[in-house]
Amino acid sequence: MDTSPLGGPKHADGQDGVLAVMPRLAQLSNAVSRGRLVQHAMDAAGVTVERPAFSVLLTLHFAGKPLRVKEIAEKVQVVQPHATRQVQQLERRGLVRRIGDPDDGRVSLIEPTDDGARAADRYAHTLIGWFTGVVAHWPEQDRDDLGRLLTRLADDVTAQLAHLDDDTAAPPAGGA
Amino acid sequence: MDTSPLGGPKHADGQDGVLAVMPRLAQLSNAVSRGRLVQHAMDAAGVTVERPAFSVLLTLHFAGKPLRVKEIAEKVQVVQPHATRQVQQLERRGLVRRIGDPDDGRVSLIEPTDDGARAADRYAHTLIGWFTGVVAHWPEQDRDDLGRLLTRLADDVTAQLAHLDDDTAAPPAGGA
DNA sequence: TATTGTTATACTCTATAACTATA
DNA sequence: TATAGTTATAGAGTATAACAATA
Repeated sequence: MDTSPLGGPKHADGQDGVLAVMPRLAQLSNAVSRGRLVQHAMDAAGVTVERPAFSVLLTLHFAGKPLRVKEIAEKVQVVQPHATRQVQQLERRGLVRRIGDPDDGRVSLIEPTDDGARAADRYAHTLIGWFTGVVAHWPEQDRDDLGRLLTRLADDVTAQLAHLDDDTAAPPAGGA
Repeated sequence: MDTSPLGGPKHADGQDGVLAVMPRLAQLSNAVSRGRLVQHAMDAAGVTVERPAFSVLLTLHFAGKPLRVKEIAEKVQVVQPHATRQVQQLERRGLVRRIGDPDDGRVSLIEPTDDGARAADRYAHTLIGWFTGVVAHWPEQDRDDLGRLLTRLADDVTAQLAHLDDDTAAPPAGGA
């Protein structure tokens, strides 16, 4: 099954390894972010908030400490007003609570309530179980390799993306 | 840099390999699909259509043959009316053209124009160059492994996602 | 004056429903 | 009656701009 724009018969010369990665990434990206899996896990978590709001809840839960609105926005890669809205939604559902920062009256620190933490755990558990099942029949070596390589790729991509903002998008060394 | 909801200090027991993959996937997913990289590549392509429209153009270009609207919708994983709109947009810009199917008067086959094909090539070239640069300093073995494992992961995930619709979301064998 | 957060607003992306034309 | 495609409409998701409060 090839749903990707770059997986077809035509391809650039001598870069097939790279070429093979991109369409898969796009495919995975679509499937995971817009797909039914997330919805399924949210159903399992048993809460009815919008997907972005749940993403904020997860971020807060796994951050392990209260975060300001600005930090949340950065972590989930959205703009501040958007983070505000999601936090408000979670607050209304009783999934997060605000605690003022004694040192700075402007900031409000957000942390999950017990209910929120439990919901986040249920969600994570569902997702982990699902992915575990998907790669269950893989050789252990492959699973380890994938984790290692994907982690490195994500880090390198993230680092390079930051440069995209600086210079007007010069590709990294070795680029076309 | 850890922007993911699942990469924090808390984690499930005994499944760290899987656990490590998911947040990276989410991070990559965000960065690639909503990020500046795609915009950058589109700028390089020199056309001004919406991102989803360009995705359709790429699909058509790398399909290597004319596609019906329905096929396009399936490939880019959207609903048919949405595909219609994107095709219309591309048509207006002269990037794709319609050719009727002589065997069936209902279908209209879509294919890129020369302009469209060139734009798609420029886009792909930019993206390939960028990714090539990102992994340029990797050992060749790692690059090959990543391509292989990511491909398999995408296939397995896609296959399992199909099952999510069938049974009411039972996790695959080995799941939690 | 700079920073944190909020409100108000608009734009992008995608889906559902209703319709037309051909098979 | 079923299928390919379109039009019209509605809804999620996200961003920009203007504002309030604190530093």
